[in-house]
Amino acid sequence: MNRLMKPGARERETLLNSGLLSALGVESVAAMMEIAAIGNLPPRQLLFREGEPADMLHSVLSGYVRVYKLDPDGREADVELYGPGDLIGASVVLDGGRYGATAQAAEPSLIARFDLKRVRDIAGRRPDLAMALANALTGQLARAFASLADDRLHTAPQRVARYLLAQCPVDKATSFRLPYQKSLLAGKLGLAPEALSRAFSMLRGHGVNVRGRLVHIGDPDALRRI
Amino acid sequence: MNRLMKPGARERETLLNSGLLSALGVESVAAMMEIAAIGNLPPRQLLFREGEPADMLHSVLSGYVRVYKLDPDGREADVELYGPGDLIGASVVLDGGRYGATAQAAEPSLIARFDLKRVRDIAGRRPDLAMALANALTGQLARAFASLADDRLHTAPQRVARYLLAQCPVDKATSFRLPYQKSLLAGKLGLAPEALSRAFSMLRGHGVNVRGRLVHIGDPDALRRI
DNA sequence: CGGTCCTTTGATGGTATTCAATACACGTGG
DNA sequence: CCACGTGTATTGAATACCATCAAAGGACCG
Repeated sequence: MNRLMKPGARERETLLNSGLLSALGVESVAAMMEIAAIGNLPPRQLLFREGEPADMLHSVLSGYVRVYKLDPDGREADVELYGPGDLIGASVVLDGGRYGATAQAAEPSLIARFDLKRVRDIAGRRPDLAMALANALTGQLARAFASLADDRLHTAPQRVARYLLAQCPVDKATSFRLPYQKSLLAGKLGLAPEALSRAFSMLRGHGVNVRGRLVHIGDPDALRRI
Repeated sequence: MNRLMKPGARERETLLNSGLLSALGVESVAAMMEIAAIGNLPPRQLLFREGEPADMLHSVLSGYVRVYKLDPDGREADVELYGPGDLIGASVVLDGGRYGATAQAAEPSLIARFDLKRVRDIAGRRPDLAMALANALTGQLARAFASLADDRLHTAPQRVARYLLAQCPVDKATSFRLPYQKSLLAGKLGLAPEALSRAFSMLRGHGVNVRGRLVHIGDPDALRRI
């Protein structure tokens, strides 16, 4: 982390709307603000490594953070991708143990860090914080379960189709921009970049058009039937 | 659930040692005991279904509970397997929403149920309960991440080898019994039963011998090198 | 305008799923 | 105690799917 600083007005605003703090009472918010440190990360910077003693809780203010696990021989598998407002679930280590995965900024990112010991301390006195943590974790667990089932049940084109549908809630033709580069999306979906590319080109026959990060969905219903 | 009853002495004992209650103060334990209901499940009985409004928190006292997700066309993917002492993570729905997966007893099982509204109520007043929930959830999230990465990084024989090594912590030849049937294990590892069978027979060449539920590990080091 | 990184496309091999048929284990009842 | 039947496990063959390697094509930024 290059520069650490107290949150300014803009960062406080963003933090207030983040998943973790938005549900807290004013006093807990104040307590958390008190111990927040803001950091600016260049791409590829690591926030923490798998196996390190966990001392900080992390939350994304802007940008994206990729969390992955490593093979003995160096291969990586992404397990989650966090964006603005997200609490980094893998950094919630409440028992004072070690991080279970590695976190890396996927693009220039702004993140908030909280000393874990102090967070435990506050949460031990303030149920709203403990509940907010538990709540965030249930959401993350649900997402992890969904990924796991998705991996095991669906082929690459199906997973991509489902992702696209999740991005455009409207039930008619839409265009939108991918929020990050395709190699990141590939990792998130558990695919090699090549497989994502091939999935896109196969979906072209089902009303999907991709140019750069711009995606056009011609027929959501057709996608749903893949 | 066939019969619901207040916990007797034996069930209270088991509950006290379960992951959720073991870390609580006496008053929180009492409050939770107060609202606990014990149920005896026959195999294949469902505890809850994906999409149903969530009203109960579940914990396994004995037996095993399989949690899975369903495809539109009926195929199932197991996302977690819970045993004695485990809090069923997919039943921790703190926001009053819906269950995100289906839970089914895999064998005759004894489980404890807690009214979710009341749990939320207690946790809102008692930080130790909220923290115990958060703690249990971090563990589950870590396990889910591990499964996800395992699926994406390792082949079937490797996953099986890792599972076996995790069952026999000692670093020398050992024998032990699988705690459940192989089809369950296959689901847990994200494999079709046939693939598990083939993995076992390939591991035979690396010092693993399987007869029924009895497993003999001849050379843990060899397994680690798979 | 040039270089670097990302993405696409092609060819190949390994790996798991699926379907089908057989073998085995276990619990039940004769 | 043995015979039987149901559900579970194994084995085989064919197929589908994805990772990997290699190379060429684009996008983006200095």
